[in-house]
Amino acid sequence: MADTAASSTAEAPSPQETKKAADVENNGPEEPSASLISASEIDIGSLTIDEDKNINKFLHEPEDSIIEAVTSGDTPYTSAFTFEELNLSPELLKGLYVEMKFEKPSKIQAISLPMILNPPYKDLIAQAHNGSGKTTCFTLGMLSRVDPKLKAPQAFCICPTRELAIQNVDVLRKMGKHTGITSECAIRSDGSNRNNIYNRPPITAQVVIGTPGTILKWMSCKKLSVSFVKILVFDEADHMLLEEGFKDDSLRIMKDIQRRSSHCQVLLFSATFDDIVKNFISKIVKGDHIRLFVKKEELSLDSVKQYKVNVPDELSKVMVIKDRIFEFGERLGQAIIFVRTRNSATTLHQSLTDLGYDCTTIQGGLSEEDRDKIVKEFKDGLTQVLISTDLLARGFDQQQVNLVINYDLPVKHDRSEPNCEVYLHRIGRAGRFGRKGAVFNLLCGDADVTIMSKIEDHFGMEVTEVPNWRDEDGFKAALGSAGLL
DNA sequence: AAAAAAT
Repeated sequence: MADTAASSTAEAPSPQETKKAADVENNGPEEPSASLISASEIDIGSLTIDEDKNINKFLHEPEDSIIEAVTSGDTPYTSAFTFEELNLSPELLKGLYVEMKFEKPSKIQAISLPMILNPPYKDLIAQAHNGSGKTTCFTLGMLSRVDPKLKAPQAFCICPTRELAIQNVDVLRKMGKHTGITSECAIRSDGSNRNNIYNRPPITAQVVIGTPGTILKWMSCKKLSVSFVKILVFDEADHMLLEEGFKDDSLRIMKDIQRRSSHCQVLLFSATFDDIVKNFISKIVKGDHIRLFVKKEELSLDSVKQYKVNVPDELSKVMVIKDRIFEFGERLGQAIIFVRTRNSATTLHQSLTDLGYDCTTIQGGLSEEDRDKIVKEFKDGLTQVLISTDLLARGFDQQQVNLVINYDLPVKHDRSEPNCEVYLHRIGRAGRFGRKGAVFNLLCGDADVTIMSKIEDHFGMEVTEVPNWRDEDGFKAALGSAGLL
């Protein structure tokens, strides 16, 4: 199957246009604007997959799409059914067709690209399913809005991890191969003198993609100009704007750009925006903007089968992974096993290695060099099983991954509540672009059972239970039903 | 009894 991002399905309901009055409050004395905010909130719940036929139709049947037009304020936009309709440069179209091997815009692309690429360049908050092509949306946005003649940073993309920044730079360079647009990855360097920002000339790359700390550092030492920035992207925006440690940096970058550069378009992309973030974001993005949201009940991917299995202890977790899931693994592609802590990653790695099972591990405690190497080996297909903390929970795109194992369930800090957003991001590592996949949740104890059921409630779905962890047939049935046997 | 970025 070609790596095709295509358009939408027929049975889905039309996106509803709802115009909302300002739900943004005046931010205080220093922000006297209070101008009426007009924001269109567009429900793209129709992005859901056709349940009866159980196939991801919108990837293959672009001509059936019923999304025709959505409007924001007084500006009408028409969805794009082909990339040609978007007035992209021939060089960029060549990148899409030849380098990326795309054929048609996916649903989120069809809806959002006309809004991103055309005046008046409104700010956009866009939610879409995992693996549905959000990266292409903002990458095209950055590439097509950059003035090739101006050798200065004009587009920023802020990402939560160095891995995601590297991945996004790779996509941008591939997609923009024929455009001549230059890019720079702003992530913590290896510490060598040559790469030290103080020893480098000012950045002239037209697109800068990186992590917030490094971008801020480059800005504060005056090596990274924001004067010409006209498009600012936050990948995994809910995370970047809510998490302590990210939030302040993200807002500082945004404010600095808005102070020095006029009319900077802000794009916020993620598969998850909980209500807290939604409310917070409307205070950040002021003025006329567009919001595209998906109902949480429709977010989980039907192409990825989810399972849960009760196990008595840690040893049985390892045995389930090795003797039940991997044992029948001829059709398995690559697998990611998520753990809660760095320490858990290390011990699980030890267990699997002791049992003679090859795997690699990535977590934030490793050196930059090791992290880059582990990810490269996995992306090159040299390793099959990767143990990871939530470092890789978001955005990591490796199409050969069709198995995700939650060795530890994703929980919030106090561990009594599930982290539903992280759950959704984790399972989204399997089933990229509508591919098949399986997720196994290993539940150990009553607390895990409770957390699992809260996750099921949150997304309004039921996760199939594998009745007995010792029973091989249960796992064979599960893997078979997920298409991995 | 946390992961992430970076100082």
